[in-house]
Amino acid sequence: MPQASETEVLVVSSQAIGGRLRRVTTAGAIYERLHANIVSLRMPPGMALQEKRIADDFGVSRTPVREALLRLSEGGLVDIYPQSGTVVSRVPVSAIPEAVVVRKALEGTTVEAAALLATAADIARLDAIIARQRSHAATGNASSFHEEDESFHEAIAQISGYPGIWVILKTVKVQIDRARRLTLPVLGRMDNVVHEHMIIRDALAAHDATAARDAMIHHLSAVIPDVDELRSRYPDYFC
Amino acid sequence: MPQASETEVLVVSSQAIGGRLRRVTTAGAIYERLHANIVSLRMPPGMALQEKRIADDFGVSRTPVREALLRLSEGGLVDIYPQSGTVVSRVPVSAIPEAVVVRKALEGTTVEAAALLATAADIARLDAIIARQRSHAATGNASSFHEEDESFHEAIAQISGYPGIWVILKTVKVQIDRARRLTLPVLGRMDNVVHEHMIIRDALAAHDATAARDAMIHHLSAVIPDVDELRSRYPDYFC
DNA sequence: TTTGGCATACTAGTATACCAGTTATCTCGC
DNA sequence: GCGAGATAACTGGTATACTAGTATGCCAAA
Repeated sequence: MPQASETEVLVVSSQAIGGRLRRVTTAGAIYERLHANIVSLRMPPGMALQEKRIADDFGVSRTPVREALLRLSEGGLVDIYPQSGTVVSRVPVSAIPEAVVVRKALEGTTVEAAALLATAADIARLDAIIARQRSHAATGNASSFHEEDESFHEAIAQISGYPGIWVILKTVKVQIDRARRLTLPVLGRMDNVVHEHMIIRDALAAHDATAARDAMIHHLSAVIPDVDELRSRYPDYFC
Repeated sequence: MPQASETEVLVVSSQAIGGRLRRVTTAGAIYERLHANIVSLRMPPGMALQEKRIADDFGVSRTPVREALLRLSEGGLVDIYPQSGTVVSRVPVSAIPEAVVVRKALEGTTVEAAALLATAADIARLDAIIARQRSHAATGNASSFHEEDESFHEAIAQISGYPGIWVILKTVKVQIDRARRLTLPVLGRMDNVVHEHMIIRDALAAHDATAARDAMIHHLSAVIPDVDELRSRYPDYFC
């Protein structure tokens, strides 16, 4: 019960957004916190949530909590049953193959475009990410590894000149990622990911769009979690 | 000022969702209403909105209005400036080429899959949509024409077995559609759309995935609005 | 006449109170 | 002992009240 002992102070600071100074709202901060907890499985699928309870834990009123939960429900991370209850959503197994298809279509596109546009500085940025990822793999730090994995794919989207596509991908990836969290600790898988990233990086550096797309699609095929196996191991987490 | 004289009664009925009876919430009803008004340009880009005003017009409190506006802001249809104001978002011109790229990638994928799976019944459904669309084109009913256009693309997503992709496409399409609303009355364009849809339909009926994809991508290229021209004609609507 | 600062009138963000369903439990009748 | 119905305790949905930022316009001083 992660939220049981939180009672944490929400530090709400300021942040520049699009040249306009925009205060980080309480609702936004709570959204970020809950989002992170759900993706990391600290709040596992099926966990019951209550607006009142969360509000008390964070020391705020129900209103911003409610807004955060509404946003999460749009992203499919929580299910709200009116007048009944709110739960962390089970991972919809049927959505996972579809999410992989979307990733292949969109990331195939971005990586092709990126291959044509990548500069030396871009490649250096990817190298830095891969280096950090390799060290996290060596120390078995799955959490940091995941963060750098996100960075790698996001960087490619930015290089491609289609940063908006990354926004879409983030919401699509999230269900895959929850399943992956259960399976990634498999020995050697992290090393494979690093290797696949390097192949993509090389294709980008060579400005070979076709090779880049092939490498990306192969990579995305390799990270499909074995849903059937997971489902039998964690029956409560899927639906 | 569409909302000036509305003061309309919100009829909140019930609706079955996923086998679970779920009351249509006030917030959801208001979201639908505002969404339709924005996409149809009855609420034009740049129009100032006020939670209080909308709440009074609909005869409800600010809370559900606020929730609706938050959802709209996530979809990029309104911009909320904290403590300052809320406006119907200008169409971000930079996002339009990106949206077209996303459509090509995703609809290219769905139409390929649909070509392999389409049944005779599916083709008949498409024929019915095309027939209705042709009659709307003949009478110049742009609004109904648009609705059937949506139906056509949605039907293909469903045939492909990837209904979730349509959900993504809807949010991506919306900015393109707002621009298209300004340009579609161009004579003959609607007839061309019908013709392009027929080519796609034929490819699906022939189970020719490659031809279907080519036809779809050609179709999506043809519906790109001429942003530069629109921008000079409606400077306030874009940013 | 221009410009700086301040008062004021707005906005959205948050807190609280109330309402209407849902669900689980407990009791009563069989 | 067991099942059906009443009921009480809980949920999220909505309304209202309050807080705190932001923009604007006025007035005074240069």
